[in-house]
Amino acid sequence: MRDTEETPAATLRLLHWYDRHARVLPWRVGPGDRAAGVRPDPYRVWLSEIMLQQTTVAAVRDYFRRFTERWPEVAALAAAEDAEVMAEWAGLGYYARARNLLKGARAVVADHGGRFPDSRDGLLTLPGVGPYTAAAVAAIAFDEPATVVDGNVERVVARLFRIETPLPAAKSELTRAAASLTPAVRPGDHAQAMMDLGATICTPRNPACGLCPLIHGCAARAAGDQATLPRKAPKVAKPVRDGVLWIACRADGALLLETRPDSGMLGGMLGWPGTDWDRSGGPSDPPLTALWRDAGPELRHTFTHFHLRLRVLVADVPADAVPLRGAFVAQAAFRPSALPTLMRKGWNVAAAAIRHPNDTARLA
DNA sequence: CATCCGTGGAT
DNA sequence: TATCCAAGGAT
Repeated sequence: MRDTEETPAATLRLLHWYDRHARVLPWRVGPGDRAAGVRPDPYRVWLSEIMLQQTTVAAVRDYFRRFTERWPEVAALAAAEDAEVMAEWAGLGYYARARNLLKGARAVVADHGGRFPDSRDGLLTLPGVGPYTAAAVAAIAFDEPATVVDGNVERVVARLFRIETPLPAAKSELTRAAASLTPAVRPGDHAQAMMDLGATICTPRNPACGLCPLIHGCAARAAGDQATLPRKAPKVAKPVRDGVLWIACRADGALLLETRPDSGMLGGMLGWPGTDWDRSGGPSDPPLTALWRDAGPELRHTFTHFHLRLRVLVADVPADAVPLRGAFVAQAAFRPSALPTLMRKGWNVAAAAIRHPNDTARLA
């Protein structure tokens, strides 16, 4: 291990900076409390790390609060209904995370006696936990000197060591560079300090080098090309795909919804029946025979790897309508907040176009 | 190693 | 408006 090695001076400077400038975050035990012996709750660390995968702190805050209020410990989450967890995750994106979150919670209860594995290798066995998350939880919750490499750390070390290899090929090189900075002391604070530095000082554009505790050892800063690092492989253009969404409103106000299959886009989420999006609207049929009409302008939504243009069709159907797909959900039980953002957009377009029972009563 | 998988804010 | 980007993982 590194016990007998000296902690690099730069690492000490970074920890000192963290002691003064650590962000205050709902899932974090700050450096002051940590020094006083307060231990982070592994469940909260794990939950926050899953939520933070490819997701901004600002977007995560409210979700983390709602999840921990509703499911304060891993056993409670493990016992939750799948649909409830997916509904609570709706809008946060990357829904495989939510499916794996539940699997992970249940694995902790079923296979680990309700306690999280306390090592990087043990954590890696949990679904949804990869190299980053395993190292982060091991370091932050269990003080294991694991090297944590996320997008922030990649940027920081690419600049410190002026590594010009483009990502993702540079990944292993960046990991080795980050490992050379990982101390035996305060590994959790060090990991969070690296990420805070990347998030607040060593930012992708216009890094605030004048405020950086590591400026003296920064090779890119010395060369003046810090803003161009890390280099990245060129991105592929997003194709445009088309599709149709069918939103049926029954005479009693019930709405036709379906739970999407676990695989594919928005997997496991509630949504309106629709066509596939891989062709030009697809040849598939509507979920029931009705007089379908355009609800409004074409919906536009951009996913990670394609742009989507969706026609939203609506129909008012009789009380005895029998759908070919999906199931009617009573008006009182329908919560738009349980839908992923795309489906919520579809509802916003449709709501203005369907005839509500109240309107019917008023017209009668 | 490449591809798939969301979303919203910043620029 | 278009592009980039954020505490990545699974396949």
